[in-house]
Amino acid sequence: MPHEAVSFLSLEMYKVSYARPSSASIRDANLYVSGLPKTMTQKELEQLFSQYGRIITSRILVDQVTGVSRGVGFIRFDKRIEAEEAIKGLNGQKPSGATEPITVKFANNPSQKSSQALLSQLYQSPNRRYPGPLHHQAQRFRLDNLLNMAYGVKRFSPITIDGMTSLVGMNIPGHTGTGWCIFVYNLSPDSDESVLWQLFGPFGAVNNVKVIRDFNTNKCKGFGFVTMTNYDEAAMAIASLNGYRLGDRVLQVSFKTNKAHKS
DNA sequence: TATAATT
Repeated sequence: MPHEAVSFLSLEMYKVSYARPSSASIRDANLYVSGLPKTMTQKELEQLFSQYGRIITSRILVDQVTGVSRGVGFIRFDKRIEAEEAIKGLNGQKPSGATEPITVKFANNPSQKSSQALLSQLYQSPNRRYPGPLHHQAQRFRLDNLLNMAYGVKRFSPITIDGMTSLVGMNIPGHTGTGWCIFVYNLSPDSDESVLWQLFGPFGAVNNVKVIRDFNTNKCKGFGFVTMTNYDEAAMAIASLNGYRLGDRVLQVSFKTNKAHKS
């Protein structure tokens, strides 16, 4: 082999493998898994599912800022039948050591993502911060005490929260890896992300908003989530927007909890 | 449709 060819090959690294044969037996063998413990690693996820067949790929979705697991992942099996067996065996089951059951279902095809969903992501880029009505110290103090009583939450400084990864998995209502998660109930079926940005933006730094939709109809299920960076601003938004009348609906706004239809 | 999440 000429020297030039050897040099060329040594500079490039390729992964070469045979394409998997396309057939019905491996079609739709991809699973979506939610409710995973935040501490579960990709390796542990594979160990859990490997008893049902040969895993082709796996993934755990993580928060882009903190790297903390979002409790959601994917498992692609070699064969459709393996995926079916994994659903039978693991859906609704608690992995050893877990406190909550996991959900295992066939994954949606990414290509069928709606144009509406794609458009809504355009709203997620600005991290605009409006000067909220949070400058009066006495007002802040009273509000914090009110919320401490209501939710049993001590007021943590953002520095403490962000600096302690050991807090991952602790049950602080509304607190997530990147901020304070707020549950918004009674949105109309045609709500989209922009309404949440408009409602919460004036109270401070909004990291993220999400309207939860039915996959088939693409209509809002009546609720959504807003993540805000700062506790004070989240608390003020909740105090102001809970009971707020939006059109002919009265919103219910609170820190996100784990339990279903509490309050 | 009362606490998600779709690489």
